[in-house]
Amino acid sequence: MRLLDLLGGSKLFQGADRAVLAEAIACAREQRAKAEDAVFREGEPAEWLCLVVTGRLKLTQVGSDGAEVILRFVGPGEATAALAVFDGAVYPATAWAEGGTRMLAWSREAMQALLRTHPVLALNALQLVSERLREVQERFRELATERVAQRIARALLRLVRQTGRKVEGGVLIDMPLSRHDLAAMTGTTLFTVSRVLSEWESQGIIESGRERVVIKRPHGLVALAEDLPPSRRGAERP
Amino acid sequence: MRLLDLLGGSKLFQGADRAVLAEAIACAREQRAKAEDAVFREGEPAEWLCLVVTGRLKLTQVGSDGAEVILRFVGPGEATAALAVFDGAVYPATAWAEGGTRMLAWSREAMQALLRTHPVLALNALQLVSERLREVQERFRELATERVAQRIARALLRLVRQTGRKVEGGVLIDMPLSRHDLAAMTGTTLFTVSRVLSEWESQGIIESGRERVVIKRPHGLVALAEDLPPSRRGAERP
DNA sequence: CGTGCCCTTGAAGATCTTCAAACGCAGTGG
DNA sequence: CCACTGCGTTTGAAGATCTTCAAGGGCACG
Repeated sequence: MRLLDLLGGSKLFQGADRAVLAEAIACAREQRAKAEDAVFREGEPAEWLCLVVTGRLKLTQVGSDGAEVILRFVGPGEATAALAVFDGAVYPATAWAEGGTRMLAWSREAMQALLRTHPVLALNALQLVSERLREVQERFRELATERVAQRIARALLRLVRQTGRKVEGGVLIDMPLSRHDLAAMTGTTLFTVSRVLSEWESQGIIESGRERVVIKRPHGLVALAEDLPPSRRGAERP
Repeated sequence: MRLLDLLGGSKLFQGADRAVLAEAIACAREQRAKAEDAVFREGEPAEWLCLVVTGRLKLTQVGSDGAEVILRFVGPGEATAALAVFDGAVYPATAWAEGGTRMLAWSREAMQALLRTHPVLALNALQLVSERLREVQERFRELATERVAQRIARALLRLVRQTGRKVEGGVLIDMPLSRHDLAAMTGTTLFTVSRVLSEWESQGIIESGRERVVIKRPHGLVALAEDLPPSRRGAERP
């Protein structure tokens, strides 16, 4: 059964007995979404924890003025809305399906019952949320201290790790990725992203087209992410 | 016993039996830090989960160039390094004691044993970390979409909620708070903070001095936090 | 073949940083 | 008691970075 394997390989269920996995699958609901569907929306009461089976979700928040921020992408085997189900509040983001997406979903009650019955799952969940927290804090620091080009470099490197695929001449980020998306991930505008990518393209670091980026010299990007002329905000603590 | 009450009132231990609290205290280590001490440092292997008894910790990260970012302050009854102990990696931040600080500390092994033995604690921890994640995502969005004055207003309002104390003429933020601190919390420079606060002081919204801020018209700050001329980064999704 | 979306580029200008200089308060030591 | 010194703060001026707005190009898709 493919679902069993997917669950067993997910961070939420890893290390659990097959019986537990079966039990989890039994009380899950299968769910499908078409491209551009919102699986759940920021601010709604959080009712379902989703685990992506195939496809991908894009998690976004909107500012009061309508500006969009992309928190992250959720791929196969990854869970989302964990936070919301565990602290019992509202969804902190909107989840957009990118292309057709299949998911398993657990109601808050079902998931809490699972966690209570199988402590290993609670510890897994704890680890999962902790890792997410660590990553967001990292990005918070970047946003607070680094400049745009540096942040874009880091965003691309993260995407390479998530969805990178070897092609001739470099590594392709294997998903539709617009300038607007990159801007919403890095707290800038699509215009600035466009300028930065154009510059890098002229330097042979990347090659890009419509919703498509290929990294030709990854180590060049790494250098940009780490060595770029710093904006020394705040003072040192000598 | 005062420790019992503190634990019972903390988010990590709330709802636990008195026997569990006693067990937890029994396997905790008491720890003290003087002003300016680092209780733990970013990047060190995470070994101890700390719960502040009296005093306060300041959690900071540093960028590669030495710029300081303040993640948050940890007051009595609050825990920190939860993340690090649960995902088993390194401390993601440095914890500075502000004034003399007393803490209870659990080793990773002790805490994991507690969590395994008492599922209610694991669920509490999950809720705790989830709330932290929610808050950091919120601040990430602010940093990505709002301008400096707006972010400073929000930071002050958060501090009021944490340490606000009524005084004649307004609400005092009851801790030493420099312009540099505010800058490190909001991703800007101490110069910009100084200018913004001067402006607000001339408008009668706040009253400030050396490492001291009194909010005279909180609703004025709220208005600034929510209505300020937006920087419409990113495009709308119509 | 048109239409919509994504992307590019230029120019103007707002916001914020950077640097320099100086003020004022608090604690220290003569 | 007073000057000295350190540190947090203020303010001005210059300028870098990034946004905003406008105009147009190009590719994909219907």
